[in-house]
Amino acid sequence: MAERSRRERERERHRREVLEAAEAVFAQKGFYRATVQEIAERAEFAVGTIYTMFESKKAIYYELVQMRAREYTESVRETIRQLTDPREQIRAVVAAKLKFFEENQQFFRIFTSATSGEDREAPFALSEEARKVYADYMRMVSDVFREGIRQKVFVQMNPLLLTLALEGITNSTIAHSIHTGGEKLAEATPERIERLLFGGILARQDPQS
Amino acid sequence: MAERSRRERERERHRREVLEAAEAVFAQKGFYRATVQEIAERAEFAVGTIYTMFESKKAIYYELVQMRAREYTESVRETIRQLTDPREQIRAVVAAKLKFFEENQQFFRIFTSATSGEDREAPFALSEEARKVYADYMRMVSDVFREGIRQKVFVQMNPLLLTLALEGITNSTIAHSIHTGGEKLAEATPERIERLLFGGILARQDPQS
DNA sequence: TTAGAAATTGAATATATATTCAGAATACCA
DNA sequence: TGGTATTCTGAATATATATTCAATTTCTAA
Repeated sequence: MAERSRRERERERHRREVLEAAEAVFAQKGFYRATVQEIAERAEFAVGTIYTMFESKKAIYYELVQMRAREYTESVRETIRQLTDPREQIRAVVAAKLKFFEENQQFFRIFTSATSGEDREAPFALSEEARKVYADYMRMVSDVFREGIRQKVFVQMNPLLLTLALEGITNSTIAHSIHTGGEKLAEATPERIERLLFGGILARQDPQS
Repeated sequence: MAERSRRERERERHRREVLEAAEAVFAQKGFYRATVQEIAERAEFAVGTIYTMFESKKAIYYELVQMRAREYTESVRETIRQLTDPREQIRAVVAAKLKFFEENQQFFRIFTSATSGEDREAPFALSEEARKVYADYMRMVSDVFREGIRQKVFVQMNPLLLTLALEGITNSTIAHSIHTGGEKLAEATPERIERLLFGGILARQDPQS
């Protein structure tokens, strides 16, 4: 009985090790150029062993995306839950997002190709499950905007569009940071993004005629 | 002589036909799931013929990306050149971008996976040439921001970050529009994006205490 | 200590598809 | 019209890699 459980724990641990190896390989090469061989080597298992843990290469990819998407969504949900002011909630979401992807740079690459537009990179469509998690996330953030609009804190505009703007700004910033050698994102950047997002790019009308 | 030229024109036309077929297939399936077979069928040539026009599948992809990237960059360059006020230039760039990608939705999908972050989807790196074109484009837009900042029209902030914000907002908006069945992007959207980008998401401080 | 169960292995298999190339079709010119 | 150059063709080849599975190793419990 205790035995049963130890084996199971081992098995779980091994699966997680494979998923982490896979994350590194997928992030670096994308789904198609990544080989099961390489994932196996990185996880220090033989190819055959991988196939006793996962149905297929696709299954690994799916499970990985789903796992991280869930972690991310949960972290944002928690962030929102702890605050009530919409403005502060958005602030916190930006910070949480930067933090999460700073800690999960590899996943960011997978994340963007998996969510941006459609999913040509993915084997075919994302799993229904992952799709739901993502939709959930978008709805969550949109709801904050909706409430903020109701309170007249945010501009009167389709909350989805505001969410898209938020996503767009943060994504391009994260991408750039990672691209140019991952700077300290979580530090100065949240303020800059907030400044832009909240105030826009126009200079305050002090100096202009 | 005139003969030589006719053959050459034919050849050019055929190449373009193949590139267009390839664009559709790559956009739909991404580089790896696209097959040369399918591109050939779509262009109404035999596989072998494709290989008399292009070195390889990769070469087709590269040439395609390069061609469109150049078109796009040129259209933006022209847009900027025709105006002098930075604020109007940015406005026009947004409009031009939306218009271009509304007319080239297929390419948008290729474009984002080719530029976002790195290029895991692409065979390996984008061609040096395409990379240059893209860097050029970013510099062009950054320069507008720089000038606007100098004129105190835009907020004092790293022009590159402003460009990233612009790119982020427009990309996520375009992606969403395409995703949800390509609405009339070029119409109402530029104004909304400008409103957001220029003014930010905070409501003007009229009603709030 | 050992029989059996479970986990691991990696060489062999299956499959998919990029690329080649010998020959067929076509265009051109004398 | 016939001969040559050019273009086109698609079956055959080459290659890469996902997946399988018989054999081996490791673990467990009596």
